[in-house]
Amino acid sequence: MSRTVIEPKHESIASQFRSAIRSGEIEIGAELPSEAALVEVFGVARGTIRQALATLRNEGLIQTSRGRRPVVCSTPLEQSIDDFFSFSSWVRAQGKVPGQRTLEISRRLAARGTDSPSDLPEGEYLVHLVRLRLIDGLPCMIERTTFHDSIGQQLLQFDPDSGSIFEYLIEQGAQLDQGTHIVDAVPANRLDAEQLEMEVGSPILRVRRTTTDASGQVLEYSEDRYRSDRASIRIHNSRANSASVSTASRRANTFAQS
Amino acid sequence: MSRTVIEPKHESIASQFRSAIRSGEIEIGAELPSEAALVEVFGVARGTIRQALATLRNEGLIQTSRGRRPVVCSTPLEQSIDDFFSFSSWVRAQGKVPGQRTLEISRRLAARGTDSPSDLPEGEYLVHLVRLRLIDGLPCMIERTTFHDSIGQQLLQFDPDSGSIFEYLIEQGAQLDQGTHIVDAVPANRLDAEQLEMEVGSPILRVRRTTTDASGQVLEYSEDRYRSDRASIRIHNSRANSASVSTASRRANTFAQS
DNA sequence: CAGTGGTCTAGACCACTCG
DNA sequence: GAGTGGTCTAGACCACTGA
Repeated sequence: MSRTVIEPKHESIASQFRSAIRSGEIEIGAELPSEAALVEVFGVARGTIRQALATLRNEGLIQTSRGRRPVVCSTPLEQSIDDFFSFSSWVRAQGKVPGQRTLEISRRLAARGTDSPSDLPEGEYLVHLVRLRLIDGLPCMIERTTFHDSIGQQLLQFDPDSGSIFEYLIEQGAQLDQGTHIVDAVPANRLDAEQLEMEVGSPILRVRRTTTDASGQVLEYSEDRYRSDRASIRIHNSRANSASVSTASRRANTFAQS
Repeated sequence: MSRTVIEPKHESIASQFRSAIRSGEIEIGAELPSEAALVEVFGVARGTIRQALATLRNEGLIQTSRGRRPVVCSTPLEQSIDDFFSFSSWVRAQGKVPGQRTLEISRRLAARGTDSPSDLPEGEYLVHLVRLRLIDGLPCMIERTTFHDSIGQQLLQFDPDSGSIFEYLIEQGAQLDQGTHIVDAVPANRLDAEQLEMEVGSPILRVRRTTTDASGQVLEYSEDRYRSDRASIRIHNSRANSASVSTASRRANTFAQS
């Protein structure tokens, strides 16, 4: 059962540089060897080296341009896209301990006029889940999630108090591929105030998420309400040249909209 | 002076598909021709075709995998990273009219303990600018920006009431390469309430931005305070295979952090 | 099984950077 | 002008998909 798939050469080369850069072994601003030199060192064709460099460039780790050697960029931080979908993953990435308390779970027929999003199907069963999420034991966020039944079914075999639903679903093979998040600020309602231990009307950072599979089918809708003094969202973007070839690294687009 | 640089074949091919997909000429979910077929059609080597497809994949327009033809993804929307830096660009992308009213502009010595960020240098001149930003004439956001003097100098020749500082600076050749945005929710203060025509304590969506050049030098710090019912932030991300080669398209990383 | 994309090689020419 | 990355070609083998 050793899941070791053969790793392509270009990915192997890329990951060597990736960790060397992230560990600081290669300093920011330093130049990488020329492609020709790398061809010698690794004993591969130039195309393979270029594939590896393209991956790094695509990840924002290096910059390249004609006539100049590749240069290590200022740190783009190491952070997984998963962190944006999974509260647990996100909190752990901060070196803190995620927690949760389930407030409500139900499976019911989708109905018009509920607070469920228009994109989830009507006339089908939906699974609703409301959880209070904690960081190091402190109430931080209230999460209201609605799952498409195909996913909701799998949830019945999962204890929502035990950890990350997102990670569980991925393990189960769910195709959670794309997400759209809308972020705004709203006043705290009574439930927020009660559970998050704050005053009614205080600012809440609200993140509404729609998750779809690759084909665009909506699988999950979520509304997360954060106690704003205990969480914020960080977005990093750069104008680095796009590039790279292949490998299953993750990608993200960011933009603002009214 | 015709700035027409020769366009690489792979980019030319990529842009043909890009516009065909965005215009809907090629439908979502449709398959693209096989690489072999494209080699015939365009009369180029397979590597060039793969380069073009890699660009599209990297932009989230298509998905590829072994044994299957490339598939057009569900729309990732057309939106520029510029929109995330430039209020004007952002508003115009919505088909609305951006506006601004300068509340304050000053150039003074950086001092410890001011509200300026720790990353901007002390003991140098900084240019401060406070503007009220409007959408279709309605107050929407208050923007407090602090510029590094190298950029602030150029600002003295710019009328801040006339439009987009960001676009002006880019035109002037400023190297605004990377941005980190921190988003949270805070109560409106007196200035917010006055200018944005809302009540003190109502939720404000706050975006704090630090912009640096490629080397990491901080060039600008900005705090934008949005009237939350008139603006929100939308973030789209996908797990599409990273990939592509070359071309100066833009890239963005997104992640959440405490 | 045939078709298809992922990986890799080997060699070429060009545009740009820098000493 | 030497070094370097960007572009392109031609051909090869493998892994996976689907009929």
